[in-house]
Amino acid sequence: MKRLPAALPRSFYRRPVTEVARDLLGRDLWRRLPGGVICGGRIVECEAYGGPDDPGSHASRRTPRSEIMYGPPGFAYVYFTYGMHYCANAVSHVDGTAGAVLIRALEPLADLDGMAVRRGRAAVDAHGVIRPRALCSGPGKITRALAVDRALNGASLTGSDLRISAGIGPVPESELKITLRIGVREGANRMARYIMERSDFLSR
DNA sequence: GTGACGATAATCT
DNA sequence: GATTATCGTCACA
Repeated sequence: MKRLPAALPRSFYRRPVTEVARDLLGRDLWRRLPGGVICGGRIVECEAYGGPDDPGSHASRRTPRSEIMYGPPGFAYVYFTYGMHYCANAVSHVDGTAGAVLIRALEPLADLDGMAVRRGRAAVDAHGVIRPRALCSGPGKITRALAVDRALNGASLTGSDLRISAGIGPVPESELKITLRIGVREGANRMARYIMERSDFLSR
């Protein structure tokens, strides 16, 4: 079994959530599957979600589900939505607040074959050839490709089942762009979507 | 207990 | 671009 690159320290996540989101671009997300296989990719798109002062965030209300966003940073917040999709977040905030960064798209790096199998026919073309851009170009696609579900809710991002390493980040300002978040209702939206502008692996 | 809806994606046309 | 699959979470009763 392969050895994973060193995890970013927990202190990385103990900062304002927008700062962490910006810094997560170019970092690598790794997942060790139950069988030991390593899969993962480079973060090219993410969104910052704040605490009670952010009406578009799950943490705008403190409920059993959002409680983890109020807990210590550097852990995964995995939630289920639309009856079929999981989304993975990195709990990030300074002490005493709440927040998380939604991982929206990866450039796949490891175990593309396995990802394609887990993603199904949408990940291959008419000839059965893998389309790398279709593997992780959306939050639900990532969790499917990396086999992330609620069992990983609360898992450490510095562990061996789930980990974020330094990758090539931080990315220079010239390669980075900030836009409105996606899928957040009108009136609650913010400029908090961070993308590596030239990446071929962004969502939508 | 019940009902509305969502930080989406795949499959159509 | 439009439709729909599909169910946990939350608010309210």
